[in-house]
Amino acid sequence: MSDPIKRVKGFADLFEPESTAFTFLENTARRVFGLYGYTELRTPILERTELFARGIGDETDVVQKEMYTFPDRGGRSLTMRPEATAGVMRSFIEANLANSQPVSKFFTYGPMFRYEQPQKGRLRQFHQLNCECLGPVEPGADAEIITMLMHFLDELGIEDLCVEINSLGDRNCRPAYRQKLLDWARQLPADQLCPDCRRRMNTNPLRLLDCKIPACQSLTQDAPVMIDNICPECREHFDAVCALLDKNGVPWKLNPRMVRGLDYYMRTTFEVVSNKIGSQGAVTGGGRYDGLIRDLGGPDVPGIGFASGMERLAMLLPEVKLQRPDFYIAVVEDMAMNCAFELSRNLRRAGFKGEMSFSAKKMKHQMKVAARLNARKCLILGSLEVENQMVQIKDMDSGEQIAAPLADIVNFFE
RNA sequence: GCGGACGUAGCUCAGUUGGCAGAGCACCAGAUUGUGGCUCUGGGGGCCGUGGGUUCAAAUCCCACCGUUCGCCCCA
Repeated sequence: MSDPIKRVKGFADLFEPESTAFTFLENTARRVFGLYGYTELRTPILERTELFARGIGDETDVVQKEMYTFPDRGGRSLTMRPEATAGVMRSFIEANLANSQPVSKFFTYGPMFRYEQPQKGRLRQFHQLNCECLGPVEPGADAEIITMLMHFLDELGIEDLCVEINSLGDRNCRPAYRQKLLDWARQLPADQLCPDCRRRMNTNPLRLLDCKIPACQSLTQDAPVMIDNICPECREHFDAVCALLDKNGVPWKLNPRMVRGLDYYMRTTFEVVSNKIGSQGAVTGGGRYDGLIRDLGGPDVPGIGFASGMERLAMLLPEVKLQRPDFYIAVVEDMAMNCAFELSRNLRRAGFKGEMSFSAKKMKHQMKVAARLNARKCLILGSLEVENQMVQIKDMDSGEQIAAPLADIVNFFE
């Protein structure tokens, strides 16, 4: 006997009830997003590596350290998608959709891959629900997509979630702010900052703002924030988004220290956070990415979108109740087998869910099976029943038992 | 990539100063040939994560690796 093969680290097998939870998430998403005009787009898992390097940003951790990248047999460098947006943009550009319709709204769902250390709410193969709204530059698009996201989370029955929003400015005002923050940070006592923050000064100064270490937080308490330094155009856009959210009854919170890890975000950014699932609390992240399509070689079309982590949503879902079987057919004598097959077929054709015994077993055994399956009713079939063309129906909850004619058994089910 | 915790039966876990590998649940069989989900009795099941070291003797102590898990970083 050879050793059994084990699954790859960070890749999960999903059994019930978790698989049902995922199906529920997917179906709810398709339905709710459909109400807002989103259509489903399925893009490939493999893309050319170049797409992500250009789309997500060469210097980001995702691209630098976390991608599953390998050469195919023709020598091309391919990458298993670490996120969905870049692939959707590539697809949008390739199909020339900007020429035929002013607005494109896409919903995608599927596995993503990042080479990270697995932990709670984080796998190497994980799943995201994505929405992308391409075309509109108006704040109404921002407000609509956030409203839709909250509608979706509402229908899932998840409570105690909060949308945090911020504006990251645009290509005009962000570089100036970045420099302003850097100048401000240079006067801090460097030895009191954590090593990560000292490193961030060089790599990504904006990240100074969302360090979780209390000492750093108090040091940077009075740091200038983007939202106070955005240009008038960005300010107007942001204020309009906030006003529309209020009008739509979406509760939101300004988080001036929220930063995004992917380079393409600008202006409106948002996150949905839960404090119930440990450190990986961000359930959804999104924002506007007006320059992205052009950067990828397409037309200059603005866009906004978000990604929701299925594994994290699944952890917050109210307990999934699996559908209970309606019946279990307990065969207690061999000669009743044919009858049992016919009976199960008729019940299933009538829409009832259940199972049957594939061989005759003792009553004691059959009752244990019926109890384990949690079947509503146990149908007992033996020689007596076959002779009389009857079946005993035992209600497993009340213990009551009645005899019913085999011919119209369906009428005894509700 | 970095840090902590944990790896013993299908599952949940005991296992004392190093001394015969254990319990509960689950499964199978019998008591009990069609009124049974209870009870009782019996049974199958283990490279004690892997490899090395210490020892008369290692599930137990030491080292390394692998895996799981919770954090950091980063992200959904």
